[in-house]
Amino acid sequence: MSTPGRGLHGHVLDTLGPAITAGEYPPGSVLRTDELAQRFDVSRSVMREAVRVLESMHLVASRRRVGVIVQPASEWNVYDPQVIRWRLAGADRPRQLRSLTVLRSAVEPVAAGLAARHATPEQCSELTERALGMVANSRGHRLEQYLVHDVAFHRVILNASGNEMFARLGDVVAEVLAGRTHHEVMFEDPDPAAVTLHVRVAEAVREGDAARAEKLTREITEGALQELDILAP
Amino acid sequence: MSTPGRGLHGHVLDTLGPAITAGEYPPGSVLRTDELAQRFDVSRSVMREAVRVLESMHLVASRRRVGVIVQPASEWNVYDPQVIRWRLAGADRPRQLRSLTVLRSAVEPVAAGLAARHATPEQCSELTERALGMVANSRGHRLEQYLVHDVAFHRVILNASGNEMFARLGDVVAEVLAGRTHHEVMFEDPDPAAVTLHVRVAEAVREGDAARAEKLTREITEGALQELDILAP
DNA sequence: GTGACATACAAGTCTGACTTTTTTGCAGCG
DNA sequence: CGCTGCAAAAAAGTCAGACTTGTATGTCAC
Repeated sequence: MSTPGRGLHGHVLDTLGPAITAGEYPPGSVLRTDELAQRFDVSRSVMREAVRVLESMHLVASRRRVGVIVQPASEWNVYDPQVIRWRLAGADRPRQLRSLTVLRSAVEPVAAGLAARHATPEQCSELTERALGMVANSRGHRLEQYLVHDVAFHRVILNASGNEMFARLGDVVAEVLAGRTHHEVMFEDPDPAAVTLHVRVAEAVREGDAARAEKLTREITEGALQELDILAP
Repeated sequence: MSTPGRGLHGHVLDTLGPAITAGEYPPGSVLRTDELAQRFDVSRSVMREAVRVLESMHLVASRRRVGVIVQPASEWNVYDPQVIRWRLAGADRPRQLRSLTVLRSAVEPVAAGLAARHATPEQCSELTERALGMVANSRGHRLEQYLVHDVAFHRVILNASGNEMFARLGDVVAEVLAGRTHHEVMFEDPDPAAVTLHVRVAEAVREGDAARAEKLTREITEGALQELDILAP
């Protein structure tokens, strides 16, 4: 997954990025380019490129005569897919999954409503297909195959919304769903009620019923919130 | 605003970034590092760093023996604040403002609901203060002062939600609100109904009424959608 | 036409020297 | 004793040139 080792500077990033996002270097820590270059056994040019990328993610800031300063988490570009991946691979994975699930609960219902208005016939077809795929794999511990359809289903919704900002969250949703299947709850077959909701969302979108698509999707995401014990009193 | 000219590579980015996001180089266009370095009168090292940053934003992809390939817009990291700024400064500013407003309409109501649960007394105070500031500047063409309080109000909501993903959208919302005041509609005083809604949101948050805070905020964002003629049939 | 091979091109890497900015610390002065 | 200002040092920033590596493309044999 992702884009592994596209050059030396990529390897440096794959090591430094996770280390920083994992909090191994507390905010305010100062690193020196030369020292880092030695540590990773690369030239300064390569290290500078890596630092520039980290800087563009606001993970670090580079100041003359001082060095490369690790930034507090509040500065990070938390929507950068690379940063998201690094954080999901690290220690605060649970916290990250919660944040992203809350984001989902805000975005996906609205996206579904828009999808009901804008979805092409092809998108409607794939949506139905994916929902049926989920039904077909909802029993008998076929979790992996279920996941494939689940991810595809939500991707279609986000793409069909016609909003590029929503569409770009497809990868995020994929990560969250995969994370749930692989590391969190869902050791047994998925909740039948959730499966049914997906089928009904596909119906609503196909019929162009925006309000119903939104409401049904809200039920789905509220289920996801409850799974992570993010509740409303 | 932003982070201007932090070095030569920053200057290159400030020129190349807007050019690419404006579509001056159609997707698939191939640039060569050496040629670019000459054009900007910088060394290849500097140009490489700039290309690396553009690459991390998925604006371009660099392939050996080929060159630097401009990526289609569907690949861009549209949540990168830098990319957002570049696009807002360019030709498809209207489209961008619409996308971001739709995103607001999804996120802010949920954020308000969470804020009602998690806001600290200090945040409640500032919220009320900002709402009153909006009221005080809602008449007599004091648009700039109104804007300051409006932006601050929404920032507090997003921060008080306790969700870092939401909090990081503060800058985006600021851009959208500023864009509306400076370039779009709102040549006259703001809608009194909207002002009242802000006051009531502050009340709801203060009282911890999540459902009401969410509903009221949804009314605010729906108003914003209508201003941009993004409607439901 | 299909395969293997040679070639050339552009990114990638490394090195060393130089410049610029900014912190720090010391000296001199009030 | 404390303040100002100058000098020195440290680290990022920049540059130029040589070399390496991967990879498209074209060529030739089969």
